[in-house]
Amino acid sequence: MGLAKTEIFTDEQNAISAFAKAFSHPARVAILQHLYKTNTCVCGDLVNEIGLAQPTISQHLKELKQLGLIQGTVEGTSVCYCINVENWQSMKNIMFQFLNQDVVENSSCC
Amino acid sequence: MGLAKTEIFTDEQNAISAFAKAFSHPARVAILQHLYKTNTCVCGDLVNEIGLAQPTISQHLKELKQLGLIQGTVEGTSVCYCINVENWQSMKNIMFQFLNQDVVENSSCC
DNA sequence: TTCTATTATCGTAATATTGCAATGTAACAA
DNA sequence: TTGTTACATTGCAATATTACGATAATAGAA
Repeated sequence: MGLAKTEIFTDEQNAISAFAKAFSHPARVAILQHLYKTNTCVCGDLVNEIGLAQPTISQHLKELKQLGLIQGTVEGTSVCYCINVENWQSMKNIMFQFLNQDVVENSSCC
Repeated sequence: MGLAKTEIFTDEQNAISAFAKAFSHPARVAILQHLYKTNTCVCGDLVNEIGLAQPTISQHLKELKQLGLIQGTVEGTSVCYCINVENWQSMKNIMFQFLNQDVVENSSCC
């Protein structure tokens, strides 16, 4: 069906998968890494940095923005994007809790 | 196109997005959480635990196995799945490096 | 105002994902 | 051998994602 049955999962599970989905495309990973590296906000040179067409980058930026991981402010004719540090931190908390689960015994059992 | 242009990204970026894709569906998150919780390996009761049909669970398990995050061994007529602790750890290293990027200034710039 | 630069949005094609019924397969039980 | 149980695979329908050309929309420059 292509439609995930989110209603049968917990809010936490849906939150984890939503954040993970944001990172599930290398272009979005590259965008986030670039926004971090050039702390001073980057605008549309993401299009030059990454080898994708402008509408494609714009679409990826939109998804990241909707999740709250980045924010953008209009500056004249261009738009300045950067990491939303606060939301990034709370995303990290959720992801860390998931990734840091540890088995009682420190070995695989099969 | 529905096809990610992986060739224009670094191996690291592709690795991050591949792992993230594994977590991008709540059913796979739930499977991994359950495998962790019941450290002693779980088999097909994942189908009962999670409310999806057996072929669907089997398919999600296959994806997780192909990524190396879980492993399964046949035990008579059933299959015992569990986390591959070693691979989980190296996945964590990669994801942590990505998630732990920190901006120089601890505030958003726009 | 007109032109230009920058970004967003629309529309669409190609491909991927999700889910499940039906069916196959392999191990064990009777 | 004949069931039965537990999974895996196949095939398909519904939906989502990715990518980009074409085209808006907006701000500033001339």
